[in-house]
Amino acid sequence: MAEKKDGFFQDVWDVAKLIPKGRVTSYGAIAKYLGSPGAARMVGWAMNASHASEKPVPAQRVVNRIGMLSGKHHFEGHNLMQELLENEDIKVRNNQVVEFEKLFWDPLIELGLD
DNA sequence: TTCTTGACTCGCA
DNA sequence: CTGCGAGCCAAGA
Repeated sequence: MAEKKDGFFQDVWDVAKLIPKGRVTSYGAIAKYLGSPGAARMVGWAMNASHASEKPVPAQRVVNRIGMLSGKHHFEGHNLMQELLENEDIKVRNNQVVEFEKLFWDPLIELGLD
């Protein structure tokens, strides 16, 4: 799965789309799942290119390792990302996901051990 | 083909 | 504990 080979981006998008509603994950987790734990930045880069994906990518569910909305500034509005998360019952406080550890969705576990 | 960039992460001062 | 620097991989020019 997620072995499109068409590009690292496609894999990232595919994983991002698998993130359940009301859950969040980190760039590093996705990168690691793809086999490149050091490509966390690449994941963010993929999110930037997520608009190229045919299907909508829940980039708002992807945050940094501490659950902070590091990429909120890249959304249409400077506050859109937070609104999208709150729309999924995800509490956001100070640009940071509340109870991030509890809402954390690790593809390595959720998908890897599936 | 080489250099630059980037929504990250870890380590050290 | 906070702040700064280097490392990391992949894609675009």
